[in-house]
Amino acid sequence: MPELPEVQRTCLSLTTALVGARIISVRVHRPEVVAGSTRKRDLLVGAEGISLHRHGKQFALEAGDGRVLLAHLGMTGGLCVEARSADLPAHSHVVWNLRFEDGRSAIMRFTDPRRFGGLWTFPDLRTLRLARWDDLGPDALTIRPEALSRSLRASRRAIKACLLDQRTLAGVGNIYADECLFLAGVHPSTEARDLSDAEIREITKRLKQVLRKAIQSGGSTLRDYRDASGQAGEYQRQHKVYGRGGEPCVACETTLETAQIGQRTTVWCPRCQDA
DNA sequence: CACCACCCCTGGACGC
DNA sequence: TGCGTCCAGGGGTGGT
Repeated sequence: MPELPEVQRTCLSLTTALVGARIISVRVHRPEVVAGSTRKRDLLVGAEGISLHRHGKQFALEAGDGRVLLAHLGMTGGLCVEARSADLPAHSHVVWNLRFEDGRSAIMRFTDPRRFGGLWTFPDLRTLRLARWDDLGPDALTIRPEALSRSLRASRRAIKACLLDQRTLAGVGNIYADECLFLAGVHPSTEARDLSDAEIREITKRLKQVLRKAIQSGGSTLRDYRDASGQAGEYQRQHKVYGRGGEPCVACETTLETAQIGQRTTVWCPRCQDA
C-alpha cells in the first residue's frame, strides 16, 4: 500500500488538483467502502475550499465549512482527480463530480480493488481525531527518538513488528520498515527492549531520512500506486533490501536473507545488520 | 495488557 | 491457452 510517502504524495497532489474546486454531486457504487452515512452532504457534496490533513497512512479532506471525509487506502486504494471519460475504470467505488471556478469540470474517484481501504465521514476534524487518530502513535515523519524509546523499552517484540504497529508510530509499512532497519544497521528480529538509546536514535534518524527521500521521489510504485494526478513513484528504484531477498547486498554483496517477521516478509543483510 | 494467528479481497506471476 | 497455487504495500478482531 501506500505507506506514509505515497499518502503524503497523494495529499500534495490532491491539494493542487482541488484548488478552486467545488463538489457538485457524488455517486456511490459500493456503499460498503463508506463507513457510516452515505448521505450526499456527509460525502462533501457542496464542499469548496477543500484542505488536506494527514496522520500516518490516513488522510482527510476538510471542506471549507468543516465537514470531513477520511480516507484510508489499504493496500490498493487510491484517490484521483481526472477528466471524465466515457467508461469508468473498474473498482471505482465512489465518484464525485467537480466544477472549478474557471468553469472546467472533472471527477474525483476512490478506487480500491482489494477493498482493504475505505472512507469515513465526520462532522469535523476534532471528531475525526478523537475517533481515529488519537489511538495512533506519533507521525513517523516527525517522531522524536525519546517518544519511540518510551514505547519500545518494555517490549519484547521484534523491532520490525514494532515499526509496523501504528499505535507505536503512524505511517510505516513493510517497505520502509525494512529499508530503515537496513540503513540503521539493525537486525529486524532484535527485541525492542534490547536496543540501545544510540540504536533508537539511529533508527529514528534513518526512518525520517528514508521517508523524506521517498516523498521527494514520488513514493514507491510496485504495481498499482499512483498519486491523485496519475503520477507513479520512482523510489522503488532506490530500495536497498525490500523485494531483493536472495540478491547481493548493495553494500557488502552478502546474499540478503528473507523470513516472516511480524507476519510480513522481511528482508535483511546478515552482515550489515548484525543480530 | 501484550502478543499472535487469522481473515477480509482481487489480481498478477509462475508452474504444469 | 487454461487452470491451480502462491503471493502482495494493511489492519481489525478475537484468542491465548
